[in-house]
Amino acid sequence: MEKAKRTTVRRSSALTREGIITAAIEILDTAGETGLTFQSLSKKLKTGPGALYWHISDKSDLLAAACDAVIAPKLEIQSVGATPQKIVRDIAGALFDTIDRHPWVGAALIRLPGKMPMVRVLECLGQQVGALNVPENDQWILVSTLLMYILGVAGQNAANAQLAQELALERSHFLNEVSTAWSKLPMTGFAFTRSMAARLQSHDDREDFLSGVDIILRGAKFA
Amino acid sequence: MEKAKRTTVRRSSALTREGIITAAIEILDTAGETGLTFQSLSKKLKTGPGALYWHISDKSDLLAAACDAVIAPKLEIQSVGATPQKIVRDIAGALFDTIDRHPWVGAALIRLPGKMPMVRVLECLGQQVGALNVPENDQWILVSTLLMYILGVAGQNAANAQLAQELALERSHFLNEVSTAWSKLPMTGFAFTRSMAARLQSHDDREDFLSGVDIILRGAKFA
DNA sequence: ACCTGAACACCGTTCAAGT
DNA sequence: ACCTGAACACCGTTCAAGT
Repeated sequence: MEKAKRTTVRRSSALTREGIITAAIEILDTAGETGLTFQSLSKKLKTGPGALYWHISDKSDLLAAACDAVIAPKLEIQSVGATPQKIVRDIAGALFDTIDRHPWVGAALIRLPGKMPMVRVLECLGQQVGALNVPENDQWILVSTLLMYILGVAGQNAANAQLAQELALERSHFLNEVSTAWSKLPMTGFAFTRSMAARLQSHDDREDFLSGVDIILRGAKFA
Repeated sequence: MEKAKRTTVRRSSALTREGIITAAIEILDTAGETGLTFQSLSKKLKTGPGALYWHISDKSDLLAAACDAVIAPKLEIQSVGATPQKIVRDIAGALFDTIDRHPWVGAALIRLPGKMPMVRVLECLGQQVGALNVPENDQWILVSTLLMYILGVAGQNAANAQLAQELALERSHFLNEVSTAWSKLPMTGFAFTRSMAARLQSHDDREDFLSGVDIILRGAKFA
């Protein structure tokens, strides 16, 4: 934040780690996870695949760095003066929005347990839960419950986007497909899922997600 | 359950979908997700890779079928007479145990939104929540919150197993690595994560998971 | 109808060779 | 120190050819 970046002066001959990651993010956003290959990335950067390995160690490293670069800035926005509950809700909302815009972030986040992008989320949630009236012994449980819930939604979002792309469908059309598939389930044994088929089409993803956050916050033991 | 299977009479010449799935599960359990390839699978079944495509449509289909075959029986156990809360807890516990034993199930479950293995879990949870005193409008939220939480834990479990295997480490040793990495984080900005490093080693995965389920159940609005 | 296995397109990664 | 790009091992999937 305090470092002045002179992005305009980037020489075309310099292949930097940062430039590679930026290019990777652009590919991921436009072509999805399957679109990012060392071939496509090196082509975009007008170099050979081997050159990339001088700056990044492998594809997992690349994904982690790309994921972190997208997520980190979104977690910095601190709404001062609000209740911790409200801030947690805002953090979750910000995460939902970025994962909604960059579905691959959800998949990357899940596959990197304990690594930087996830630690950042953990820390962000933890600081707010610390300000909550929760006994210290229960803080870990509450934070990890929130984290696992967020990761679950993130993973689903990524999987939905992935499948929708494979079928060359809009995301909403894909959900319609799921909904009609559910309504064709046998009556016996799938009563609940059938009854939820309609709701699947009309619901608001973001609102439902935040309602889940509210449930978890409400269920925490307060001192 | 009521169908008598004569598994012993299986002729060696018959290549059945069921047999393929059984073999795939064996490979997944012993060699992990990366160990299952059409090469390894066809070799185990003493046939060519192309033969498999007569019975399954692609790898995603194979994973879905394997996942469903492992999960479905575990969800049938109904503890009658218990409170819905207790039953939900038991379902979650059963899921945790199978995902713990077969980490690849977690990854498969996440990648198949709206498909059979996941629908089965959804239905199982939904039926119990229906017996709870929750307003009908809130049932979907509660069930999907539970589901997303479970999927998040499942995904983490799969990712942990995957990374541990890549590093040729025991799962507990892998968690130790994460713990020490956390304790080496800079003081400023990572106070919470650092303070949780120690807890990561001593905690009980299963117990923490069920505590999360309790939080969610407690936070649901009861009529 | 079902199986065989070579062949195809594509992937992540390596490495000798250049500058 | 950093880049090039051919080569390697491996993957999912296809398909002409067999039975």
